[in-house]
Amino acid sequence: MAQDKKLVEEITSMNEDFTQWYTDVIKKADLVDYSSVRGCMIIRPYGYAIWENIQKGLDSRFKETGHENVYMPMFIPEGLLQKEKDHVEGFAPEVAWVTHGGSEQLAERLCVRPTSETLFCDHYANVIHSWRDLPKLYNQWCSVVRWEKTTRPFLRTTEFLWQEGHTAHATAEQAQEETIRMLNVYAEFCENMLAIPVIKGQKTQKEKFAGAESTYTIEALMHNGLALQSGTSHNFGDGFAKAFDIQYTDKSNQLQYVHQTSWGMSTRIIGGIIMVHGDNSGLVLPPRIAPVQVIVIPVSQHKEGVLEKASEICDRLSDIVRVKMDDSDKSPGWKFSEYEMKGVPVRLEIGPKDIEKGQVVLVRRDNGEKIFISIDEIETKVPELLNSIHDNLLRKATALRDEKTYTTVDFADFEKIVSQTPGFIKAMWCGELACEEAIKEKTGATSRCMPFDEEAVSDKCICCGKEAKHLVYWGKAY
RNA sequence: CGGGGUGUAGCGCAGUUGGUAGCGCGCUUGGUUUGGGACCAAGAUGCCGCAGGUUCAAGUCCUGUCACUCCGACCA
Repeated sequence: MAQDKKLVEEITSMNEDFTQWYTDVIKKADLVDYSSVRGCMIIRPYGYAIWENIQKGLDSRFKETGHENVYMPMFIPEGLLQKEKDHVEGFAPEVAWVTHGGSEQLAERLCVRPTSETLFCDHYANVIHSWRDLPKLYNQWCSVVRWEKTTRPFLRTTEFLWQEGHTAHATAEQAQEETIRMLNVYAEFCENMLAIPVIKGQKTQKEKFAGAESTYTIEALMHNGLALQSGTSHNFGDGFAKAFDIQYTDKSNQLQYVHQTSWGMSTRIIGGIIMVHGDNSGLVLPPRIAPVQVIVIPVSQHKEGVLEKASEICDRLSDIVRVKMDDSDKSPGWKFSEYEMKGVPVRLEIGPKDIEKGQVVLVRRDNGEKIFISIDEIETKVPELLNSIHDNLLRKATALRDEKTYTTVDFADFEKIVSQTPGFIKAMWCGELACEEAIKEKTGATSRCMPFDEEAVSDKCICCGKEAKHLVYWGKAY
């Protein structure tokens, strides 16, 4: 079957209208439903199952790097939120407030957490006294609320699910190490579990987190050339420690401020998965987080022995992969389309003809290839195929990103790329806020990050022509 | 927060100069089918977003309001 042939009519083509395509995919794949609460989405079982797999993958990585899970309250007293000046200024415009308990007005308003720095800091001030209490390596899984004006499922919703790691360390060096360690965890996770290649780098002063000393990011590129900030890791230095008075006594009996970090990844990454791997037939899920890795479709299931054989295959596979059988009375063709839209990596067909030959048909979601294998080989071939699909998705995504990554030293050229062929643009920058703002003003592109592997593509700033300090990845972003 | 669009059956929509609501899909039941969204038959489903107003009469006209959605400025 020709790969570019549209199999599912209900889904708008990507190149026709990318935004509509995204909305169609999310709806047709049963990932979310709109809710009766403005800007909030209902994550349906299939969408939530993806999130659960992401959670499992990240959580085990956090545990391996020594972190413990905790849970903080969802409310923050106004006074607590206001302790760190930059932080409160950054979040104030999008905070939701609780003013009443029942019918009683509260003496102090409570903010619904937009992030939990202040709560962690307040707690740390209470529990950290000695160098023996450090480091504190905490993480929490929760939802946060940010009163956004424009919302889109997964990419930006009023309430969203995430994890936020918060750590406290004895020294600045240890905090910096932690910041980079967790950024690397995110990057590794994206590539090995989600098949999404990312650019690792540092945010500019303008783009960094409110209250942070420095912010690091992984940036992914979507099919339409827009960038998606997919995970961030912040080094707070001792700024929060000073605001919240988090001190410990060191080995030489001196009082010291702790150095802190925080890092987070959210359900937004699901939007990334959709927009990196999806195609005109719908969702394409990376096998390692797909809720269903193999869908078994019996053909002519009313015929003697077909369902029995299909169930047997399903049982045999269920020990090694996430497998499901669809024995509903829909037609096979309907089922093929359904699981294509849902992005199930492998379809396994079994019908009378196959049983006769002792084989099954495997069809890859990523490239449509049909493979006939002997029933005896399913336990070895199916996992192999899933790995091969993962590799192919990562390879394709990397190729697409590289194809949409441009280098330029000329401002007019820069403008042309942003407006005509959006993607990552590598260009030099003098380090001045004025230039960053001018570029945004004139082109719509923002600085995504200063990559760790810096190259000098020129010695002059793309904007002002003065001496360049950094290579920056620029791009339009979600 | 500005600009546009849409609210009628579960979903997608039609509804003429105002006259008391329809189509497709889906759903239910029965039967025939089954290798790329099958077919036939019989059913069920409506506070026409909400609130006012005009009128003998409002899905339709007027006013207001709310929600959703898309496009721009701020944000994971």
